[in-house]
Amino acid sequence: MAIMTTSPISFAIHKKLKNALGRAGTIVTPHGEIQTPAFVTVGTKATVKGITPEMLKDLGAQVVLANTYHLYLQPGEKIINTLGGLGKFMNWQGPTMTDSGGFQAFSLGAAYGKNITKFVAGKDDPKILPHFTPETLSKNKVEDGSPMNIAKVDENGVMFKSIIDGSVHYFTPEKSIQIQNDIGADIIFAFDECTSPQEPYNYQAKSLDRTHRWAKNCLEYHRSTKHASTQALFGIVQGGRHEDLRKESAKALAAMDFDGYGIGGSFAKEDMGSAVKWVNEILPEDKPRHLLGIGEPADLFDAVENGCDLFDCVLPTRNGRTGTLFTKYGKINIGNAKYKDDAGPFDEGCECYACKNYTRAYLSHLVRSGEMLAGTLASIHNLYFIIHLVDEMRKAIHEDRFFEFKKEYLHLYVTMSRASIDTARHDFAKSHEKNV
RNA sequence: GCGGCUGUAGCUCAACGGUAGAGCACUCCCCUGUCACGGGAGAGGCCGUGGGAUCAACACCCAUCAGCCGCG
Repeated sequence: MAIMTTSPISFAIHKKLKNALGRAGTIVTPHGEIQTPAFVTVGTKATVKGITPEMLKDLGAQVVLANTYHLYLQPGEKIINTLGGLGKFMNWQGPTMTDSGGFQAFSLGAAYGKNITKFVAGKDDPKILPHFTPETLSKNKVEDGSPMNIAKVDENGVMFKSIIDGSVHYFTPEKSIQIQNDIGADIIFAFDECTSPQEPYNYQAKSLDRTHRWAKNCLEYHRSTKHASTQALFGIVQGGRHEDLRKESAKALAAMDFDGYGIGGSFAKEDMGSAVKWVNEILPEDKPRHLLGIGEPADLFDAVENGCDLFDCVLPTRNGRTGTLFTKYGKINIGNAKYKDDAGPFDEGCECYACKNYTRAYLSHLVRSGEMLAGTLASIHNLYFIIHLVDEMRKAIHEDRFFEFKKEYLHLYVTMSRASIDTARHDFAKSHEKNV
């Protein structure tokens, strides 16, 4: 029944880390190559917020990821299909991906209206304790007595309410793939359930079985269409923070012959790296692995070291829009009063367009006055920063100095306290002056 | 000159006979497959000035100063 096809993408590994799972390679897609490890830029609604595709290309982006749920609701996948598919529609010539909508089962479901992220700070994070206290329960209830959320998971799929007009929609694995087929990205993802870190083990296990069943449905459906020869399908590993479930998931999916693999779900901050390792020791080595939704520098280092090839994250753009910049000494809030008259670049030594042409004082002014250009300039910088960080990791792998690079970089980035950032900047500026 | 209205947080305005709140601005924090020009915390006022009645006034009365609007 299933049509056997060769994969629409190929993956070649050029160099591996010694004593770790990390590797550098190339993914060839119908719309061009991706040098890995690579950071994938997020353009949920077929646009990287505030950034034109020309800017994106200039700042070094290789690939863009859009979202099935959002594009299905608006403008609708048929329109995108008629207009030539995602890449043509948004005028991005390079490789594209779509996420399946599985994350929205979490963000619009268990996490909706609460202060929950897919990350918990650690094993004892109070956020993983039962959250349905009498207070939150009454606060989050609507008339019918169910918790207030706008996504609801059942055995066959997820019921979503539109965030645009409240209308009700139902995604099954097949429906998600059909939409992604129409949107037409080079790489698409299986429809999974991204579970909340607050869910107990029983639920994680139950959800995992369901996600595996859905993965099989997605694969069978996709392979039965003509799109299997032009769009690669990645299965998604889940299992929460539990070693046995993660390994079970990796085994189940590895047996399914996807074109590549996503690693999704929730992690404990302190052991995300080991969770990724559990999985990547099992997944087939010759297929690309995409760690979904990860983007903090320290997390990226851990993930690359432990064998992930692709990462996407909204952090560079969302932080940019809300006034937080990545710098080599850690993150800063550019809207802070102390930057009002700061004549320096956003991050000393940064080669991005924004840093080369604008001052902190100017960006601080744009942020404070709510100007649109603030989000654009900050996003250009943050995207450049993260994309190039991953580029540097790739280079370091090729040059056999990944671990040295990691150590030096994180020493500066993580151990630097906020208070000492300004001193460090000052010293950098002074030493740079002497060298010139 | 006469009459009326108004003086409360940086700004625009609430409130109440028992020692004041909001929005914006300000200071700072947060953001990990975007609900995202988003979320949160904090600082800030002897209620124009001087009297008076009252157990008690920002609130009532008198005077005064300032601003606005009319009529001269």
